[in-house]
Amino acid sequence: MKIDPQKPADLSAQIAQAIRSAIISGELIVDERLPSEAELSDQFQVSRPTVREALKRLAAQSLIRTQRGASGGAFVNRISFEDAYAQQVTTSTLLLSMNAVSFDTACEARFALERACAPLSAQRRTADQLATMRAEIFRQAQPGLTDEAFCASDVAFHRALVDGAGNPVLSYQLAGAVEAMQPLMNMITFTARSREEIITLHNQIADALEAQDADKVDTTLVELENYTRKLACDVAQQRRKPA
Amino acid sequence: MKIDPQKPADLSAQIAQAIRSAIISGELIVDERLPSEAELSDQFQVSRPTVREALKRLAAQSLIRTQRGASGGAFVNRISFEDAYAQQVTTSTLLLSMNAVSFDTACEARFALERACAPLSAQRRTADQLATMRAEIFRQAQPGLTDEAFCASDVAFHRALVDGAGNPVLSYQLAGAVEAMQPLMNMITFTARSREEIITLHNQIADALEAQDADKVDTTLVELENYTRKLACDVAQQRRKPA
DNA sequence: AGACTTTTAAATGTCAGACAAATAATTTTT
DNA sequence: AAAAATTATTTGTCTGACATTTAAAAGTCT
Repeated sequence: MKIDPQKPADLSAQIAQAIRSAIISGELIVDERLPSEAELSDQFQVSRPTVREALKRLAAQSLIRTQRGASGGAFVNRISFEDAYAQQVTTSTLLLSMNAVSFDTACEARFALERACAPLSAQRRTADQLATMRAEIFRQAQPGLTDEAFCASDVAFHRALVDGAGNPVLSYQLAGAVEAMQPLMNMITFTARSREEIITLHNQIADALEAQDADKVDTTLVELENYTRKLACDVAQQRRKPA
Repeated sequence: MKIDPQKPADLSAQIAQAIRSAIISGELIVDERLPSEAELSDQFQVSRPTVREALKRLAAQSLIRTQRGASGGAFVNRISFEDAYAQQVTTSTLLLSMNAVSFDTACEARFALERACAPLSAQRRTADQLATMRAEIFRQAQPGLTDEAFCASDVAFHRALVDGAGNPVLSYQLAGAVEAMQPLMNMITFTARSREEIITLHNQIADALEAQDADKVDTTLVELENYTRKLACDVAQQRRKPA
């Protein structure tokens, strides 16, 4: 983590990459303090604003945090599951919205991932997680709920399902994927009839999880996936033929 | 996307958040040009270095790209799967290494995700993807291969499996998870015997995919997961008892 | 001596103004 | 009309300064 040939790209990007590599390689460890901005600018032979731009890049990735005052500075940050989760949601959401990913593709991915943790969840779900799911189902049955609120509750329900696996790595990966799909889901208008159908399936999933019946959870998730895709398909057809 | 109360946090962070929100909400669309740094500093009533720090934060997340010269500026970037993938690998790798995630937890997550796309892969894998898998298996059988190279080939093999599902969203999510585990996998020392065993399982997976036998792929992946965990367990025990 | 207050120093946050370099559009020249 | 030179715009970088925050050091009082 030293050199900067002034050949191609921005200096701040190069410096950020050098420090990033040092963190990833373990050369810099968690909570270690980086040299001060003045020292870094001296070390890299650039001005302080350039160093600062590099540090801001790293801060945007949650790789460092900064503290003002005496004995302040930039410290290597321990990335938390929350940090990672938030970044994943932002990235995934934009990825889906900017790349014309079809509803079917996203939906397939989402349910495939969810089914991946269903067996673990059936085995390990806690009473607390079951209660969360029941509560969300209850909320979904409330009349007068907006489509957005219904979708948000849907996400919370599936989030609880995923957390039931008791594997933080899975939770981080899957919850991000599920949440990133919400904008696409929000495009569906849920009739009273379709809400009823979804709630029925949600209840079946909760029941199966309570009974620790992994196979039943899986088949119901497949049913839910098919139904969700059918709903989206109907919406798309109605948009094409608004007669 | 306008206001900045000078109350709590860094101005550059606030400005970055304001622009980020505008992008996520669709207020700013792909390839749209942001105002120049001078205009932004005027608009937000801050200095140009502060604006620049905000823009570098966004650039670090691949939300914008910049171009110098007349008619240059900052443009809303279309996040590519490659960008998102790279970011996910960085984040996930650090998340695992910094949070004392156990090998078992990471391994369980990895294989759960991989099994999620196995049925799709069995159905849709192309001849090209099968060829990639066979080539990696061949490479893994070479004598004199370092443990690191063996692991890298293992990642490539599983990457091909995941790509076989033909779902870019799944590929992006899963390949990142698999690759993030590589540093943990690298801690295992593979004996000639264990390599042989893994290669046998890889061959069985490739055969099953070729035969489009989803069940067989699944059971073999379970076997591979159990074997991998056993290897890691042995390594851990040997470390404890170096007698 | 011990607890409280004040001062100091170090560090990040912000600003202002300047110049360099790249690049597209415009103007001039051939 | 084509090529070359000029110009204007914009990002990249530098210098130097001041503001703000914060922990530690110094000082003061009981």
